[in-house]
Amino acid sequence: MSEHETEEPRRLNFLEALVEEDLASGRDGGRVCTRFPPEPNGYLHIGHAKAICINFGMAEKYGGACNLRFDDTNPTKEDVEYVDSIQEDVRWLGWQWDGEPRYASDYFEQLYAWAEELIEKDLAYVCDLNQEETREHRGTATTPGTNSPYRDRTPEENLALFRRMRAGEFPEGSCSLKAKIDMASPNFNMRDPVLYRIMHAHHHRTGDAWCIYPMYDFTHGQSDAIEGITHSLCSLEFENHRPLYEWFLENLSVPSQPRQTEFARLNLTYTVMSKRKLRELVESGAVNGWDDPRVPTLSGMRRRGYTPAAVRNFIDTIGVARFNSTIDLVVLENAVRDDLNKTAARRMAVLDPVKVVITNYPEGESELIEAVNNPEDDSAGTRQIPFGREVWIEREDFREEASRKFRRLVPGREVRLRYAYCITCDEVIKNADGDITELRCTYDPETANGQTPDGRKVKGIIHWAPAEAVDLEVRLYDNLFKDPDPEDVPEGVDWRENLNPDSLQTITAKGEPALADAAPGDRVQFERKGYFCADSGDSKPGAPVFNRTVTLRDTWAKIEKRDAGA
RNA sequence: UACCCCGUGGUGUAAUUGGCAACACAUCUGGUUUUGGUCCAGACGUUUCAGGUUCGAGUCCUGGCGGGGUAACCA
Repeated sequence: MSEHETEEPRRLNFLEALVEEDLASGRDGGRVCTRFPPEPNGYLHIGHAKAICINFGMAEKYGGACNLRFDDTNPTKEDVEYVDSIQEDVRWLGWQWDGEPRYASDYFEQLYAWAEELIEKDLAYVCDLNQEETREHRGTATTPGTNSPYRDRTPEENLALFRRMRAGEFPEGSCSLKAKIDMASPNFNMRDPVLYRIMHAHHHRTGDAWCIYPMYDFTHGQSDAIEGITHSLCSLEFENHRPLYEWFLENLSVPSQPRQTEFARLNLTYTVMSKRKLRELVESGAVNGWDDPRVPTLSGMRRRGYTPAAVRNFIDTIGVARFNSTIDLVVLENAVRDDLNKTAARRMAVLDPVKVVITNYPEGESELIEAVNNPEDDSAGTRQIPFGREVWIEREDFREEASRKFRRLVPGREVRLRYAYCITCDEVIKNADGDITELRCTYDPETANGQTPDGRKVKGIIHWAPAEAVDLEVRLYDNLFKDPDPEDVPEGVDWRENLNPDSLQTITAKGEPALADAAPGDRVQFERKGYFCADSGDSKPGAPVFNRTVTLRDTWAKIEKRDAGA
């Protein structure tokens, strides 16, 4: 459209640069294949969204494929509930994995064969040390480990033992299969890591077929190799595992040579991201389930009203590097505001209503006011709102006394009711407790439709709801934690003490009649208040329930706060 | 403490083979506006430190300082 269409292509992040180098050198025959490998032991959160967008995005950008692979090697922690929710979340974000979902458990037979291959090469042995003894033999940061007394068993002996492990002849913990690498290595991962452990546990996919299960390290790289993954992108904490990842690829007859590259995971202020901590919040009842709109799970964010586009744009703007950083939550909020500003229909709702009686408006009469549905989108059209002698306005939009800066309703001053008339407050009615129960105002009939025939400027504009308003249950969400870094607590203090007691406030609001018919999942902007989403679980046409996704940017609140501080 | 990784404005991400440090968000100031929203314009400010190589260092080398990761039969 514009003449400066020659927009500079976005600079490459270090992963894109790496892939382009590989493409240029013909490393994988010009092929790019990535994977997203979640363990099905919990719900996906916004941190996973980063990994998802990086892996799927890289495949999309370079004409490759991205697999969805469940890393299901620990049957005691995993469940189909999670494999279902993970697929739903990935699809919700708008990504499509290549073919069917894969499972590491599909490769158990091959992995087992590779374990025997290692034994035959005298690179693995069955060790009878128990867990505690194994830890003791591993040594410490400053002292090398000591060899297991079982390290020199012959390949024949090991093979027989390993087959008996598989056959279920041994109890859990009695022995394990270990790689024979180097107990003196400065990298703990290379000090004879455990490859297989005995678990007499039922697996959600393989049932009771196995009683030995491979460890992550023995599974991940080989699974990548089986699937022809070219770029195995994972988070920074696997950096020290890379030498082991490569050791298996070198010593086993694998079909391809994937390469692992690490990037920094996402941290956000005012929230926690670890699965363990999220689980604690859910199980302790601090929040109402994995899809509570206050937790950063994708299902929670979806319920809160976040859009896939907002999440993807967010991930796009934060970039990716190898530096551990923390993104300010407002960046996420801006991303959803930016998307919803363009797409959400405007409606009027009064969250904390106070009655206004327009004394010079003819009793018993009413009219219809036309309102724009979305000033950012002409095609959204207009709607009609009833207007009469009584309306609701926001309690905070009235003050008995206020400075000039307060551009709202004050006795003797004039404001415009959005899309309707200008009113002037004449009288304040209070109850015995001194609470304001009613404001008596007069309107200027000449000020319909934004007009002021005498040309006077009325700067204040406030939203309102008609007497025919419907009651809306509205859930006002705030940050889950009071502190930007909730996990940073002094010794002995529980991080949950940082929980914000006011993270959820439920109120009844007055909304324009059209809001009664909201369908679950509908997103709207309540003018001047924020973006809201009809709750996907509890909202019903006729009995709407709205979750606040995010407030609008509030410049006035900022001014007041600053002036109060000064 | 041992090993590995990382240090660029308030925050996050860029900077071709070494060549005038850029973009976004935040903040501040103005403008537009029937949302104190949106949008537009401007301002603000930076290479962790000390040496070295070089005509020239954010980039290369050495050392210090600071931050993170790892020490599960979890992933």
